[in-house]
Amino acid sequence: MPAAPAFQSEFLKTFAARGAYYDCSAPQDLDALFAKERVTAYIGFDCTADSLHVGSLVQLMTLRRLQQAGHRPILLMGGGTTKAGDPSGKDETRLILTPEQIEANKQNILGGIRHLLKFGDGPSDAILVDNAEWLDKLEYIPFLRDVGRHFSVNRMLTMDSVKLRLDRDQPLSFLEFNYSIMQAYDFVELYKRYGCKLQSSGSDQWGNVVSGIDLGRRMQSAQLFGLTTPLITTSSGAKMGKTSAGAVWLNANRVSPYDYWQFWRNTEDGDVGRFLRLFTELPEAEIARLEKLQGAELNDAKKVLATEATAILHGREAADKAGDTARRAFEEGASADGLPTITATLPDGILNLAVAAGLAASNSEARKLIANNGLKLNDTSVSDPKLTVDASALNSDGVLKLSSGKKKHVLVKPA
RNA sequence: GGAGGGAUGCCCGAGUGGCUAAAGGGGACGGACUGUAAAUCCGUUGACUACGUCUACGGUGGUUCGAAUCCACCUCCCUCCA
Repeated sequence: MPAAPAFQSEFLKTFAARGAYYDCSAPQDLDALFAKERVTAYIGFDCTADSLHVGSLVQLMTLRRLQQAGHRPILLMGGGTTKAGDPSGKDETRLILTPEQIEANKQNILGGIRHLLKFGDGPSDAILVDNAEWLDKLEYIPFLRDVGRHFSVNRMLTMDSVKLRLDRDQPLSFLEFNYSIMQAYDFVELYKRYGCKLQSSGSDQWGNVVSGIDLGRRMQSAQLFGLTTPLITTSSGAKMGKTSAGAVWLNANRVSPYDYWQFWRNTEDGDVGRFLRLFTELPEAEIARLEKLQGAELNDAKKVLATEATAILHGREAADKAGDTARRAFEEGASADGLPTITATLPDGILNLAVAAGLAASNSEARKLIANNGLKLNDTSVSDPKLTVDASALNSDGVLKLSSGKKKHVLVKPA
């Protein structure tokens, strides 16, 4: 990772201090631009799913910080590119989504991040743009003449993304080859429409970003900029944001605020300081204090991280509630309300309940969980898979608690 | 258009007629140790009305007492040549 230059502008100074800086196309010029004017900047997101996940969080935080520094963030949704179907996933041909699905995805994504960014018409309000607006209308020959002529195949062949494939004798479709052209074109289009001069992205998109900058110079004689963030991995090397249940989604209907809080609470020791800088807005002095905590005390720092990160995504109230629920569930062993809750008709077999609660995918899995001594009913291990649970298991609040392992708890309410 | 190669469980990947619900690895889950961490060790990892039954090695048929393994056709993917 290149060392971050000493920036003068508020935004870049913060950006670098928070560990979000990886590389920049023209650091001095961009710094000057930030110091001089309100900058419009964009980051592109795929809209194949109805929610973004934690993997996009560094980018979203970049937009948030831009906004806080008084600049204008653009959230570019790849509605157009999604229609073509991104082939880069290698084997499985991705299903091509209908325009209706894409539209629904966009709205859901937007809803999921409403605490993170303020959208609107104000000078530094975020705007949502869909590249289908222009990509859909492209005509092949005019596009080739106006845009295609600026791309040298010779140079495209040297781009890492392409070169790697060719070196390994892996296939690269023409569509895929064109992806970077479309992405480059997005940048120019956003410059024309919104005066957008900066594209931010993960470091893996560097080639595409540079193509856009190049195209801007050729077509518009404009100086555009690229700013990338590092790829975030956990200190043990895993890609961040994957857990048992799959991706850690940002939308509350996919991953509840409580589970989201838990995700951050379970951060590895070595990542606490780094994540506090990247994913919260606590002052540096506070972070410096927290990351120095040793041993079990570091857990306090993780709780702060969890609450702060959850507050940014779901709001302060939801974050505090999640923290409180966790405290009661883990530290007092209570079946705190606020835990994920299901309703069921009692009496019912323990296997059915475990499956209904999402603690096991099938009866077989539930049996195995019991065989491994991992399923608990009201904090007591269940040993008999044929156990029938009736109303006598309910506690004074009229619920019972089922747990898989030490961390996953679900409340069951009688229907 | 021609010639080859391939498709195995969540993923990678062995397996070329019975010993195969399918080696090994990864991942995941549970247990132990801990601090709701990491590392390590142990166990589990197709389903079900569960010492049994059913379903499974791209699809459909066939050969055989018996097929992931052999044959035919089909689908998809890849490589090379033109």
